[in-house]
Amino acid sequence: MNQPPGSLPVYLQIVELLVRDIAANRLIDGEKLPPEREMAAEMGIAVGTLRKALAELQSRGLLERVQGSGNYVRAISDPQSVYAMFRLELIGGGGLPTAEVLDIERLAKPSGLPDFGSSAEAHRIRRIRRLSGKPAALEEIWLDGSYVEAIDTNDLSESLYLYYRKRLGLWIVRAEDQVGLGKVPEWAPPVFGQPKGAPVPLVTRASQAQDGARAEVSLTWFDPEIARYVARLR
Amino acid sequence: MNQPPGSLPVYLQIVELLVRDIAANRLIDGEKLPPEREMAAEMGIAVGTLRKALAELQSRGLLERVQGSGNYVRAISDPQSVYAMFRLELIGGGGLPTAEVLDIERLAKPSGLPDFGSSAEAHRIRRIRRLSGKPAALEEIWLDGSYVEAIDTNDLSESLYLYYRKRLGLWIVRAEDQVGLGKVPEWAPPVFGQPKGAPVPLVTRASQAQDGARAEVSLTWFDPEIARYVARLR
DNA sequence: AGGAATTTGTGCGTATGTATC
DNA sequence: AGATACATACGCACAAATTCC
Repeated sequence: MNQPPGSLPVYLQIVELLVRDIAANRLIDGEKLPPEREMAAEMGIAVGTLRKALAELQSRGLLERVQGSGNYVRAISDPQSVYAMFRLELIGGGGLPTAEVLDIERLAKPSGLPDFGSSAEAHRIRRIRRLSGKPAALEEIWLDGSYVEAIDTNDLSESLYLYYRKRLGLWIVRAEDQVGLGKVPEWAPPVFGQPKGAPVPLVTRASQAQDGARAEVSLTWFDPEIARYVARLR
Repeated sequence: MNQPPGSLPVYLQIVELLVRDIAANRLIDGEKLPPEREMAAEMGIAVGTLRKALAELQSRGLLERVQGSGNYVRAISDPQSVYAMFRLELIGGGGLPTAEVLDIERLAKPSGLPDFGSSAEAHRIRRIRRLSGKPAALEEIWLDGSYVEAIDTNDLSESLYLYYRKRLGLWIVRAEDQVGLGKVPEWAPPVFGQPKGAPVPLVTRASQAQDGARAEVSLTWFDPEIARYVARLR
């Protein structure tokens, strides 16, 4: 199975294939997959390639692999659980999450957010988060304006919290999460997999700094398909 | 490099080797590793084996791998950040975390914990959490006694929250975390890498169920070395 | 109880693709 | 454009865990 240049690697194609099968309930929870060699032969690919795909699924929590026994689907079929159990950071389960800053603006605090900080203004940081290159969530972080006058995009290249600590002397010791449903925001870039206005899981977080002040508030909209993978961890 | 039976797989040995080098600052942040073929030849192993080790380091956030360029160390050298930035769930970044139940007992609620639930008793679940087989954290979860009379160890084999949802009709929609320092508990099994009484990062979490009630309180003690790897995520 | 068959895990070597320098 | 370096893919051999008879 050779591929035209520019297309997805074979092992990722297999991942997508199986993910769709699981999402569509063609592969149900607990189901045992055929032996790897058999599957590979059927798909016309090498065992090693299939194994790489299966390893990826395992890291997403969709599959349990037992030496000497087999590969078993582990997915929560009840879609309700998606909204109940996932947590923001658990998204790390699918690989190292990356954060790409879309834009930063200093604005008057909008109404509707929980109270935070002492300033009337705040920095709005919009980021797109990816898992293995695939857009997984959109983030809007509101950092109180009293900590710094302006934020440059380059400052955040590494890690937001690293920037907080190193540049602002600020770190988060407490956080409160609220899980719910939200609508895909207007400003969502076209890469995000959901149409604008569609309902998706939303986490609202109020973060408290080491001095006791509420320093920031963040909103995170998840691609529901991603949120599902995340759901079964823990 | 063949190995005596019972020893760690070669690729994990390499992981441990490099992790120690990074932790000890023999490999510093930003440093570029030699080419893979060269490293593999020097170590007397196959390139594929080395690559598996490097991929593991990448998934832990310790390494950045750039096609066509090289492998670069990415580690936070400042140990302070350990206590400032890690979060419980981020531990998922190093692979699928596993949870092994040590024991479960129904006890009178101890003082000193946040108020939760309606019963005077609670189930105390003690777990050890591992990353890639290595003990990473100890957990003590106190689930209010009103939800169920008794909990069997086998019930929790899969996932604690799966048990909550499937058996108890209970799920967590909100959680409040408190980050601080704690002492390694007396009951820590010998596998936990810190001497008893030593100060380690501690997360205290109060979890709120879908009906608004505080259903459980949990304490998590982290191996500080693990917490360090976790720190740079996000 | 025990051994054979099955199935996944590890490790090696090689060829080719693709991004970077 | 060429050289370098990582990414993908293939196939094979053996180890280790599980399952089955």
